[in-house]
Amino acid sequence: MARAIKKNTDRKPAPIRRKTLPEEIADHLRQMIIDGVLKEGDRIVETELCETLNVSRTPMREAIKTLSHEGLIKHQPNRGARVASITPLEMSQLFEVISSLEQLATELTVRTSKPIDIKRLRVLQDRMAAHHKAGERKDYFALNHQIHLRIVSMSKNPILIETHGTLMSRARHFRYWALADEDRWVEAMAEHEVIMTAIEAGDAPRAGQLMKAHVLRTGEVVGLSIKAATNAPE
Amino acid sequence: MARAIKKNTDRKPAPIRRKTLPEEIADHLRQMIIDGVLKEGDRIVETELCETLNVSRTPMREAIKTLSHEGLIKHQPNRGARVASITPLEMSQLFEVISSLEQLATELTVRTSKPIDIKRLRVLQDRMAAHHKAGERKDYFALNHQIHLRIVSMSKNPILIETHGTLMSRARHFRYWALADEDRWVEAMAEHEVIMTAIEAGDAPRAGQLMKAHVLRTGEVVGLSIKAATNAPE
DNA sequence: ATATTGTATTATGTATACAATTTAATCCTA
DNA sequence: TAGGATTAAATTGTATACATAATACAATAT
Repeated sequence: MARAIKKNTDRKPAPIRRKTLPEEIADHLRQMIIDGVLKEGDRIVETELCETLNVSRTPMREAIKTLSHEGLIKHQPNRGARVASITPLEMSQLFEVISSLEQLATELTVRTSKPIDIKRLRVLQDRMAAHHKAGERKDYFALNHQIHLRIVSMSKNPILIETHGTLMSRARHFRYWALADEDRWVEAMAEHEVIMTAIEAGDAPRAGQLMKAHVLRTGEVVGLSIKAATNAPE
Repeated sequence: MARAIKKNTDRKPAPIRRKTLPEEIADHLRQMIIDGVLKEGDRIVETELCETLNVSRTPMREAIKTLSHEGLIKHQPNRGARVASITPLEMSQLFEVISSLEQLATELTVRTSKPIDIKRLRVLQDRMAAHHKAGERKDYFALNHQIHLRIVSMSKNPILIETHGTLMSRARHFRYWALADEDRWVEAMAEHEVIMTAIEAGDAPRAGQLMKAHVLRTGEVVGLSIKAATNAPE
């Protein structure tokens, strides 16, 4: 009996340490928002969600507070929380900030990365290009997202990485809409290729500038998509 | 009577709405950290603080979670929270991100502000210069802080403003240290003057670049100060 | 019929009680 | 006496009960 407990410390540092309950709930809520189970503007009633996920109000409230800090839901004192709705303007403002962060990330990445890591980035880029050529939107999107994240993480600045992650989560599923337009997709792919070339050339300022412009443009397109969808609902 | 209600929208929206308890506690904790009542690395025991502030654990835990999201304290599951300690490296990484945000803010401010608001900024700048000339460190610092905040808020991008605020709070009292060195103070003052000139000239890219460099430099200096203080404690 | 006030219901905010986990202290055993 | 396990204390995590504020509804008056 006692031995079994001791094993705990013998093996790995923290293998059995699963996420905390509030974190798991927060993840679940995020997914519900991304999946559209909770649509924007929807009222969030604590007790309802508690029954659904079979937890008590205390950890649920913590999770709600987390999402609130992340900007995914808006919380009014004594008046409950709602899934945050986002206007085209807010979306473009959001991407304005993200573009600036990615510009910095790109510059840092170019200046500090080892050649081998740049090569790994190129592999992703080529795979993305293949998906584009094959017209595989979903796979392209996944790779695209992965590349952006990779570049940010290659900056090796934890605060930058974290801040970027938080802001990106606000864009949620809307990012998909950036590729709604075929022309924009072609354009975005071309931009990525130019960015990658600049990175490989070690031209940090240029790579940064290009990345900023690319993300900024993405934000505009997403904003327009939202506006179009809002004015002419499905 | 109905008119009276209508007036509501004419004047102010919600003037009487006071802060919530968790928010007040969070403010209090932040101040305790800034004031050094809670020093970095200090263990945070919920029940102790609850007695001190005379509140129950529930709102206290919410406040702690808020500070944790802001990065002012670090929270380990089941193991409690500690006031976050910050290394020189982290401080410079922090300012690296802040510098990027302020670069963006400055560009936006230059491009979107009305002349009258630029003039108001100049007033602050001149007052700061006066304090510098008079050797009034504390007043200079207050004005300096105010100018940076003003420029960020003049960007009119709420997400940028909020993100910047959160990151700045992590720098807390350490920012004071940026002026520990007399030479740096003179240097910083000169940088501010050049930045202001670029803003007035409407040169957004240049103003942005200068601001970025200025903040970046500040971060380095603060980092060095921390390092010096750490190696040779008072 | 409309508007206003009072009441009931519902949901959120706070406090407390209980459970689980970590940290320490104590008591063995080699 | 040192090492280690076991137990005790303290602290965090979770659930629930209570308090308070907001909303919905109904009744009354204008």
